[in-house]
Amino acid sequence: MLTEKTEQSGVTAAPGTTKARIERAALSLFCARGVDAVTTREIAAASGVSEGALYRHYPSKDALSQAMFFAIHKRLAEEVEAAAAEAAKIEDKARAIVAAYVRIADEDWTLFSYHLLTTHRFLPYADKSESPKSGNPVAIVEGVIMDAVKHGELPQGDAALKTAAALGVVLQTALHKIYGRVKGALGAHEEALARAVIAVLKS
Amino acid sequence: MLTEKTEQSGVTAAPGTTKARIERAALSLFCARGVDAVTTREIAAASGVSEGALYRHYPSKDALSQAMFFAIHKRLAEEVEAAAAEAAKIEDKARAIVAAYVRIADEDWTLFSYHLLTTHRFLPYADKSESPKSGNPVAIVEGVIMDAVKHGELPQGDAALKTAAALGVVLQTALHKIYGRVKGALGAHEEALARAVIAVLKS
DNA sequence: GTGCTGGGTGTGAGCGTTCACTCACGTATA
DNA sequence: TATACGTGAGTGAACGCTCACACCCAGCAC
Repeated sequence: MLTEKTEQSGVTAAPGTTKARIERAALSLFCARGVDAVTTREIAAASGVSEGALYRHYPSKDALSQAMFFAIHKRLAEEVEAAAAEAAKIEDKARAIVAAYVRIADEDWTLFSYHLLTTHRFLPYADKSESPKSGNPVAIVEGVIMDAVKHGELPQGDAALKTAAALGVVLQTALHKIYGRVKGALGAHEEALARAVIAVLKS
Repeated sequence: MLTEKTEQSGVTAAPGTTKARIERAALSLFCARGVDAVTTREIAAASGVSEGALYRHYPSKDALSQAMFFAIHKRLAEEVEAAAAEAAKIEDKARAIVAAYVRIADEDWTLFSYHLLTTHRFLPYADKSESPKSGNPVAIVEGVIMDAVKHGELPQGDAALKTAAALGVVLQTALHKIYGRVKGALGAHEEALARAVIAVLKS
């Protein structure tokens, strides 16, 4: 709750612009009721603009929903990659990656929730245009874990499984925050999450 | 892949009935493209019946999607509760609960995927009709963990957090199986999942 | 047996509504 | 004057759902 996004700060657009207000309104509605259930009329009304204005900035509702998803998807990938690069030992990499996730989530919780809740909708569209690894936070995490296993830092075992389990610790906690089961900012639990992730990796 | 559900076995209905075929067809389509994106015409076509027949068995598309969600939701709650009851120590409870999840998932993977992918859509409808704990697998797991913390079997710490992290290990792995990142039946990873869950709980 | 009845089940053209999207038009800034 | 931005009534298409009709078959009287 420390750094809450105002209604003006955009996802793709500069803060204060009409495009930013459209993105913010769409984001909230998409999170609350799902992309398909939200109408363009509602987005327009919630943005305080007309429906036509919406189509000045995005060619379609689908393009709007996709652009916002891949904005955070790409951001996550970049920050996870940077976090992994800034540490040497796997424990420190894990801590840095958890810190990156938590920071991005708390910085723009609605956008992060949107990513979490719609991943299965947009992932099929992802690897078509880009190389399978770059731009995908999961693939980057998996690469880090594979390396650590290869170098004997982590016990042998299916890296894909370790990746899923480690990410699950953080992402399910975020989900439970959406459901109201976990309270407060994710950042308040960063230390516990990091310890849990490391425990999973070493198990 | 051992015990794959045939197209005839129902979710709510007896195998081989029209209702069961409708449910199976709807389930596959809902998983593949999302509830809202699937039309009643498509469900009817995929079931091999007319659209009208669909409304002989369910009053609405929404009722169909809800009934199937709560069928597995209730089943998960019951089996998790039973699993927790059959063991004394928290490690054994954890193993039994993981085993229950894995078994239910592999028994009807499409239905389990559906539950996983649509939880955030239907959960708001859940606690209105029932008591908040019974019938909710997450609440039951949280109860088990709270007890274990209280009795000194697990280190002190936020039980809600431990619950999310432990469930995340299993559920994110299931998600990654949907994404094609984890291969084979969940059962093949049961031992690794159980160890990871226990490691998280003790962290 | 035959004939009648009634409930359960399946059909598909059709209904009213709502949706994503368009476009002719206004306005502001350079 | 030209370009960008904003407007909102309007459009065709597609949606969830209905309904008049047909069929099947068990139960029962004769």
